[in-house]
Amino acid sequence: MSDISTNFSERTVEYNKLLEDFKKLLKKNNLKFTIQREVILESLYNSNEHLTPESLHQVLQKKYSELNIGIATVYRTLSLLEDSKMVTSLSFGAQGKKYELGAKNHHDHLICTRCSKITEFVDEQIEARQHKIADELGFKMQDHSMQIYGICKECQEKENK
Amino acid sequence: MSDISTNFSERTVEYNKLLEDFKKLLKKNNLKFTIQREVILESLYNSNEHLTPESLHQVLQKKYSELNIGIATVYRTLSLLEDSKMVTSLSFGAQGKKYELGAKNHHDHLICTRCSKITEFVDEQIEARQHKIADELGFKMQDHSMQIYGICKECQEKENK
DNA sequence: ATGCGTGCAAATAGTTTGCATTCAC
DNA sequence: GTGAATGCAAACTATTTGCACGCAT
Repeated sequence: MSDISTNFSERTVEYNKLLEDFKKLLKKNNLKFTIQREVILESLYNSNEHLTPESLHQVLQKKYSELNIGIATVYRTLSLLEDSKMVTSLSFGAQGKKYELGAKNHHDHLICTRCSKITEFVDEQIEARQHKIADELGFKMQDHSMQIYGICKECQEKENK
Repeated sequence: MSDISTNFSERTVEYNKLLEDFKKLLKKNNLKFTIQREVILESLYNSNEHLTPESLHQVLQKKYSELNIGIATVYRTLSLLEDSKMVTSLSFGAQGKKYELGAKNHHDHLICTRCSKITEFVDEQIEARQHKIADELGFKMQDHSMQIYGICKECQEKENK
Protein backbone atom coordinates (compact mmCIF):
# COMPACT_ATOMS: atom_id res chain seq x y z
CA MET A 1 0.00 0.00 0.00
CA SER A 2 1.25 3.49 -0.73
CA ASP A 3 1.81 5.61 2.31
CA ILE A 4 -0.37 8.57 1.56
CA SER A 5 0.66 10.38 4.67
CA THR A 6 3.81 11.57 2.91
CA ASN A 7 1.53 14.11 1.29
CA PHE A 8 0.23 15.57 4.50
CA SER A 9 1.29 19.13 4.94
CA GLU A 10 0.43 18.71 8.59
CA ARG A 11 2.93 15.96 9.01
CA THR A 12 5.13 16.48 12.02
CA VAL A 13 7.71 14.60 13.96
CA GLU A 14 5.13 14.00 16.63
CA TYR A 15 2.68 12.57 14.16
CA ASN A 16 5.33 10.34 12.68
CA LYS A 17 6.03 8.88 16.05
CA LEU A 18 2.35 8.26 16.59
CA LEU A 19 2.04 6.59 13.22
CA GLU A 20 5.00 4.37 13.97
CA ASP A 21 3.45 3.36 17.28
CA PHE A 22 0.26 2.52 15.49
CA LYS A 23 2.06 0.40 12.90
CA LYS A 24 3.95 -1.41 15.63
CA LEU A 25 0.74 -2.07 17.49
CA LEU A 26 -0.89 -3.48 14.38
CA LYS A 27 2.05 -5.69 13.54
CA LYS A 28 2.21 -7.03 17.05
CA ASN A 29 -1.38 -8.17 16.78
CA ASN A 30 -1.18 -9.45 13.24
CA LEU A 31 -3.46 -6.71 12.05
CA LYS A 32 -3.08 -4.86 8.82
CA PHE A 33 -2.10 -1.30 8.14
CA THR A 34 -4.78 0.04 5.83
CA ILE A 35 -5.26 3.43 4.32
CA GLN A 36 -8.55 3.74 6.22
CA ARG A 37 -6.81 3.21 9.51
CA GLU A 38 -4.16 5.69 8.57
CA VAL A 39 -6.50 8.52 7.62
CA ILE A 40 -8.57 7.97 10.73
CA LEU A 41 -5.49 8.36 12.89
CA GLU A 42 -4.44 11.39 10.88
CA SER A 43 -7.82 13.05 11.16
CA LEU A 44 -7.92 12.52 14.88
CA TYR A 45 -4.45 13.97 15.14
CA ASN A 46 -5.28 17.04 13.09
CA SER A 47 -8.55 17.77 14.78
CA ASN A 48 -8.67 20.33 17.50
CA GLU A 49 -12.03 19.13 18.63
CA HIS A 50 -13.24 16.03 20.29
CA LEU A 51 -14.93 14.02 17.58
CA THR A 52 -17.93 11.76 17.64
CA PRO A 53 -17.86 8.73 15.35
CA GLU A 54 -20.45 10.54 13.27
CA SER A 55 -18.49 13.78 12.96
CA LEU A 56 -15.24 11.96 12.29
CA HIS A 57 -16.99 10.10 9.52
CA GLN A 58 -18.14 13.37 7.99
CA VAL A 59 -14.62 14.77 8.11
CA LEU A 60 -13.34 11.68 6.34
CA GLN A 61 -16.07 11.81 3.71
CA LYS A 62 -15.08 15.34 2.89
CA LYS A 63 -11.30 15.10 3.14
CA TYR A 64 -10.91 11.65 1.62
CA SER A 65 -14.07 11.35 -0.42
CA GLU A 66 -12.35 9.08 -2.93
CA LEU A 67 -11.92 6.45 -0.20
CA ASN A 68 -15.60 6.38 0.63
CA ILE A 69 -14.99 5.17 4.15
CA GLY A 70 -17.94 3.47 5.80
CA ILE A 71 -19.23 4.41 9.22
CA ALA A 72 -18.68 0.82 10.37
CA THR A 73 -14.97 1.16 9.69
CA VAL A 74 -14.89 4.32 11.76
CA TYR A 75 -16.50 2.53 14.69
CA ARG A 76 -14.26 -0.47 14.30
CA THR A 77 -11.10 1.62 14.15
CA LEU A 78 -12.10 3.80 17.08
CA SER A 79 -12.71 0.70 19.18
CA LEU A 80 -9.36 -0.67 18.15
CA LEU A 81 -7.62 2.56 19.05
CA GLU A 82 -9.47 2.85 22.31
CA ASP A 83 -8.73 -0.72 23.32
CA SER A 84 -5.08 -0.13 22.72
CA LYS A 85 -5.22 3.14 24.66
CA MET A 86 -4.25 5.31 21.73
CA VAL A 87 -7.49 7.26 21.95
CA THR A 88 -9.70 8.11 24.85
CA SER A 89 -13.41 8.54 24.82
CA LEU A 90 -15.41 11.04 26.73
CA SER A 91 -19.12 10.78 27.21
CA PHE A 92 -21.36 13.34 28.74
CA GLY A 93 -24.79 14.90 28.63
CA ALA A 94 -27.35 13.71 26.18
CA GLN A 95 -24.83 13.45 23.40
CA GLY A 96 -22.92 10.28 22.60
CA LYS A 97 -19.25 9.53 23.01
CA LYS A 98 -16.51 11.84 21.82
CA TYR A 99 -13.03 10.65 21.04
CA GLU A 100 -9.66 12.28 21.27
CA LEU A 101 -6.13 11.15 20.71
CA GLY A 102 -4.58 10.08 23.98
CA ALA A 103 -1.05 10.61 22.75
CA LYS A 104 -1.29 14.30 23.28
CA ASN A 105 -0.41 14.81 26.91
CA HIS A 106 -2.96 14.05 29.52
CA HIS A 107 -5.53 16.61 30.55
CA ASP A 108 -8.99 16.94 32.01
CA HIS A 109 -12.04 18.77 30.72
CA LEU A 110 -14.17 21.77 31.44
CA ILE A 111 -17.44 21.43 29.56
CA CYS A 112 -19.80 24.32 28.93
CA THR A 113 -23.37 23.23 29.50
CA ARG A 114 -24.64 25.99 27.23
CA CYS A 115 -22.50 25.77 24.11
CA SER A 116 -20.89 22.34 24.70
CA LYS A 117 -17.44 23.81 24.16
CA ILE A 118 -14.69 21.76 25.77
CA THR A 119 -11.72 23.44 27.42
CA GLU A 120 -8.78 21.36 28.49
CA PHE A 121 -6.64 21.72 31.56
CA VAL A 122 -4.06 19.83 33.56
CA ASP A 123 -3.53 20.02 37.26
CA GLU A 124 -0.66 18.17 38.81
CA GLN A 125 -2.17 18.25 42.26
CA ILE A 126 -5.27 16.48 41.09
CA GLU A 127 -3.29 13.94 39.12
CA ALA A 128 -1.24 13.12 42.17
CA ARG A 129 -4.25 12.79 44.45
CA GLN A 130 -5.92 10.43 42.04
CA HIS A 131 -3.00 8.05 42.18
CA LYS A 132 -2.96 8.23 45.94
CA ILE A 133 -6.67 7.50 46.22
CA ALA A 134 -6.50 4.51 43.91
CA ASP A 135 -3.58 3.14 45.92
CA GLU A 136 -5.35 3.57 49.20
CA LEU A 137 -8.40 1.71 47.99
CA GLY A 138 -6.39 -1.16 46.58
CA PHE A 139 -7.15 -0.25 42.98
CA LYS A 140 -4.68 -0.81 40.21
CA MET A 141 -5.28 2.44 38.36
CA GLN A 142 -5.38 2.35 34.60
CA ASP A 143 -6.89 5.61 33.62
CA HIS A 144 -9.11 8.36 34.80
CA SER A 145 -11.28 11.11 33.51
CA MET A 146 -12.57 14.24 35.06
CA GLN A 147 -15.05 16.74 33.82
CA ILE A 148 -16.11 20.03 35.31
CA TYR A 149 -19.43 21.29 34.03
CA GLY A 150 -20.36 24.92 34.04
CA ILE A 151 -20.97 27.99 31.95
CA CYS A 152 -18.05 29.39 30.04
CA LYS A 153 -17.05 33.04 30.04
CA GLU A 154 -18.58 33.76 26.65
CA CYS A 155 -21.92 32.24 27.51
CA GLN A 156 -22.01 34.08 30.82
CA GLU A 157 -21.47 37.34 28.96
CA LYS A 158 -24.17 36.55 26.44
CA GLU A 159 -26.58 35.87 29.27
CA ASN A 160 -25.98 39.27 30.79
CA LYS A 161 -27.23 41.10 27.74
CA MET B 1 -53.71 10.56 44.72
CA SER B 2 -52.94 8.46 47.76
CA ASP B 3 -49.45 8.80 49.07
CA ILE B 4 -48.24 5.24 48.90
CA SER B 5 -44.93 6.10 50.45
CA THR B 6 -46.51 5.96 53.88
CA ASN B 7 -46.22 2.23 53.50
CA PHE B 8 -42.49 2.17 52.86
CA SER B 9 -40.65 0.42 55.61
CA GLU B 10 -37.55 2.19 54.32
CA ARG B 11 -39.02 5.57 54.88
CA THR B 12 -36.63 7.87 56.65
CA VAL B 13 -36.38 11.50 57.59
CA GLU B 14 -33.87 11.93 54.83
CA TYR B 15 -36.18 10.42 52.27
CA ASN B 16 -39.04 12.57 53.43
CA LYS B 17 -36.99 15.66 52.87
CA LEU B 18 -36.10 14.47 49.42
CA LEU B 19 -39.70 13.78 48.62
CA GLU B 20 -40.71 17.23 49.80
CA ASP B 21 -38.05 18.79 47.61
CA PHE B 22 -39.34 16.84 44.68
CA LYS B 23 -42.91 17.94 45.31
CA LYS B 24 -41.81 21.53 45.63
CA LEU B 25 -39.89 21.28 42.40
CA LEU B 26 -42.89 19.87 40.61
CA LYS B 27 -45.23 22.48 41.96
CA LYS B 28 -42.88 25.28 41.00
CA ASN B 29 -42.94 24.09 37.41
CA ASN B 30 -46.61 23.30 37.28
CA LEU B 31 -45.91 19.64 36.96
CA LYS B 32 -47.89 16.91 38.61
CA PHE B 33 -46.98 14.61 41.42
CA THR B 34 -47.81 11.12 40.18
CA ILE B 35 -47.37 7.76 41.75
CA GLN B 36 -44.97 6.81 38.97
CA ARG B 37 -42.73 9.73 39.78
CA GLU B 38 -42.86 8.89 43.43
CA VAL B 39 -41.89 5.24 43.13
CA ILE B 40 -39.07 6.12 40.75
CA LEU B 41 -37.63 8.52 43.31
CA GLU B 42 -38.12 5.96 46.04
CA SER B 43 -36.43 3.18 44.09
CA LEU B 44 -33.47 5.39 43.31
CA TYR B 45 -33.26 6.28 46.97
CA ASN B 46 -33.37 2.70 48.16
CA SER B 47 -30.93 1.37 45.64
CA ASN B 48 -27.34 0.93 46.62
CA GLU B 49 -26.29 0.60 43.05
CA HIS B 50 -26.12 2.97 40.16
CA LEU B 51 -29.05 2.09 37.98
CA THR B 52 -29.51 2.13 34.24
CA PRO B 53 -32.95 3.13 32.93
CA GLU B 54 -33.37 -0.50 31.98
CA SER B 55 -32.45 -1.91 35.38
CA LEU B 56 -34.52 0.70 37.18
CA HIS B 57 -37.44 -0.31 35.02
CA GLN B 58 -36.98 -3.94 36.01
CA VAL B 59 -36.90 -3.03 39.68
CA LEU B 60 -40.13 -1.11 39.25
CA GLN B 61 -41.77 -3.95 37.34
CA LYS B 62 -40.99 -6.28 40.17
CA LYS B 63 -41.63 -4.05 43.16
CA TYR B 64 -44.65 -2.22 41.78
CA SER B 65 -45.92 -4.65 39.20
CA GLU B 66 -49.49 -3.46 39.68
CA LEU B 67 -48.51 -0.04 38.34
CA ASN B 68 -47.11 -1.47 35.14
CA ILE B 69 -44.78 1.46 34.61
CA GLY B 70 -43.61 1.95 31.04
CA ILE B 71 -39.97 2.35 30.12
CA ALA B 72 -40.80 5.70 28.51
CA THR B 73 -41.95 7.03 31.86
CA VAL B 74 -38.69 5.92 33.41
CA TYR B 75 -36.71 7.80 30.78
CA ARG B 76 -38.91 10.87 31.09
CA THR B 77 -38.67 10.94 34.86
CA LEU B 78 -34.92 10.39 34.89
CA SER B 79 -34.48 13.28 32.48
CA LEU B 80 -36.67 15.44 34.63
CA LEU B 81 -34.71 14.54 37.74
CA GLU B 82 -31.42 15.02 35.99
CA ASP B 83 -32.39 18.41 34.58
CA SER B 84 -33.36 19.57 38.01
CA LYS B 85 -30.12 18.19 39.46
CA MET B 86 -31.78 15.71 41.76
CA VAL B 87 -30.03 12.82 40.08
CA THR B 88 -26.71 12.56 38.36
CA SER B 89 -25.78 10.34 35.49
CA LEU B 90 -22.56 8.56 34.94
CA SER B 91 -21.57 7.11 31.61
CA PHE B 92 -18.61 4.96 30.90
CA GLY B 93 -17.32 2.10 28.86
CA ALA B 94 -19.50 0.42 26.33
CA GLN B 95 -22.44 0.43 28.66
CA GLY B 96 -25.08 3.14 28.72
CA LYS B 97 -25.75 5.73 31.37
CA LYS B 98 -26.17 4.93 35.02
CA TYR B 99 -28.07 7.14 37.39
CA GLU B 100 -27.76 7.88 41.07
CA LEU B 101 -29.49 10.19 43.45
CA GLY B 102 -27.53 13.40 43.83
CA ALA B 103 -29.02 14.21 47.21
CA LYS B 104 -26.75 11.79 48.95
CA ASN B 105 -23.60 13.71 49.60
CA HIS B 106 -21.21 14.30 46.79
CA HIS B 107 -18.57 11.77 45.83
CA ASP B 108 -16.52 10.60 42.91
CA HIS B 109 -16.12 7.13 41.44
CA LEU B 110 -13.63 4.36 41.08
CA ILE B 111 -14.76 2.00 38.36
CA CYS B 112 -13.43 -1.51 37.94
CA THR B 113 -12.81 -2.21 34.28
CA ARG B 114 -13.13 -5.95 34.86
CA CYS B 115 -16.26 -6.35 36.92
CA SER B 116 -17.80 -2.86 36.47
CA LYS B 117 -18.16 -2.47 40.20
CA ILE B 118 -18.34 1.16 41.29
CA THR B 119 -16.68 2.33 44.48
CA GLU B 120 -17.35 5.79 45.78
CA PHE B 121 -14.96 8.19 47.42
CA VAL B 122 -14.66 11.82 48.39
CA ASP B 123 -11.53 13.86 48.51
CA GLU B 124 -11.66 17.38 49.83
CA GLN B 125 -8.42 18.37 48.19
CA ILE B 126 -9.69 17.47 44.77
CA GLU B 127 -13.02 19.19 45.39
CA ALA B 128 -11.21 22.36 46.35
CA ARG B 129 -8.87 22.29 43.36
CA GLN B 130 -11.78 21.86 41.00
CA HIS B 131 -13.40 25.02 42.23
CA LYS B 132 -10.15 26.87 41.93
CA ILE B 133 -9.56 25.69 38.37
CA ALA B 134 -13.04 26.66 37.24
CA ASP B 135 -12.57 30.09 38.76
CA GLU B 136 -9.24 30.63 37.11
CA LEU B 137 -10.62 29.79 33.69
CA GLY B 138 -13.64 32.05 34.07
CA PHE B 139 -16.07 29.16 34.33
CA LYS B 140 -19.16 29.36 36.44
CA MET B 141 -19.00 25.84 37.83
CA GLN B 142 -22.24 23.92 38.11
CA ASP B 143 -21.15 20.38 38.64
CA HIS B 144 -18.34 17.97 38.05
CA SER B 145 -17.68 14.31 37.77
CA MET B 146 -14.58 12.30 38.13
CA GLN B 147 -13.93 8.67 37.46
CA ILE B 148 -10.85 6.62 38.09
CA TYR B 149 -10.68 3.42 36.09
CA GLY B 150 -8.70 0.44 37.19
CA ILE B 151 -8.81 -3.07 38.49
CA CYS B 152 -10.30 -3.58 41.91
CA LYS B 153 -8.66 -5.61 44.64
CA GLU B 154 -10.88 -8.64 44.12
CA CYS B 155 -10.29 -8.80 40.39
CA GLN B 156 -6.54 -8.42 40.89
CA GLU B 157 -6.61 -11.38 43.25
CA LYS B 158 -8.61 -13.48 40.83
CA GLU B 159 -6.09 -12.74 38.11
CA ASN B 160 -3.23 -14.00 40.20
CA LYS B 161 -4.66 -17.48 40.44
C1' DA C 1 -62.88 21.06 33.58
C1' DT C 2 -58.25 21.49 32.16
C1' DG C 3 -54.18 19.95 30.58
C1' DC C 4 -50.24 17.29 32.12
C1' DG C 5 -48.64 12.41 32.52
C1' DT C 6 -49.10 7.81 31.17
C1' DG C 7 -48.60 3.35 28.51
C1' DC C 8 -48.26 1.73 24.18
C1' DA C 9 -46.32 1.28 19.79
C1' DA C 10 -43.93 3.33 16.26
C1' DA C 11 -40.02 6.09 15.13
C1' DT C 12 -35.39 7.50 15.53
C1' DA C 13 -30.48 7.48 16.73
C1' DG C 14 -26.42 5.17 17.72
C1' DT C 15 -23.78 1.12 17.21
C1' DT C 16 -22.76 -3.66 15.84
C1' DT C 17 -22.74 -7.63 12.81
C1' DG C 18 -22.94 -10.92 8.63
C1' DC C 19 -21.39 -11.35 4.25
C1' DA C 20 -19.22 -11.04 -0.28
C1' DT C 21 -15.41 -8.72 -2.04
C1' DT C 22 -10.93 -6.36 -1.82
C1' DC C 23 -6.46 -5.75 -0.28
C1' DA C 24 -2.16 -6.07 2.83
C1' DC C 25 1.00 -9.20 3.87
C1' DG D 1 -2.37 -17.35 -1.64
C1' DT D 2 -4.32 -16.44 2.82
C1' DG D 3 -6.70 -14.23 6.10
C1' DA D 4 -7.84 -9.75 7.75
C1' DA D 5 -10.39 -5.37 6.59
C1' DT D 6 -13.77 -3.06 4.12
C1' DG D 7 -18.42 -1.27 2.51
C1' DC D 8 -22.93 -2.24 2.52
C1' DA D 9 -27.22 -3.36 4.44
C1' DA D 10 -29.56 -5.53 7.89
C1' DA D 11 -29.89 -6.18 12.78
C1' DC D 12 -29.79 -4.55 17.32
C1' DT D 13 -29.97 -1.61 21.30
C1' DA D 14 -31.00 2.51 23.54
C1' DT D 15 -33.81 6.37 23.62
C1' DT D 16 -37.50 9.50 22.04
C1' DT D 17 -41.97 10.75 20.28
C1' DG D 18 -47.10 10.82 18.84
C1' DC D 19 -51.32 9.71 20.40
C1' DA D 20 -55.58 8.46 22.88
C1' DC D 21 -56.89 7.96 27.40
C1' DG D 22 -56.52 8.66 32.54
C1' DC D 23 -55.72 11.28 36.43
C1' DA D 24 -53.86 15.26 39.48
C1' DT D 25 -54.88 19.68 40.10
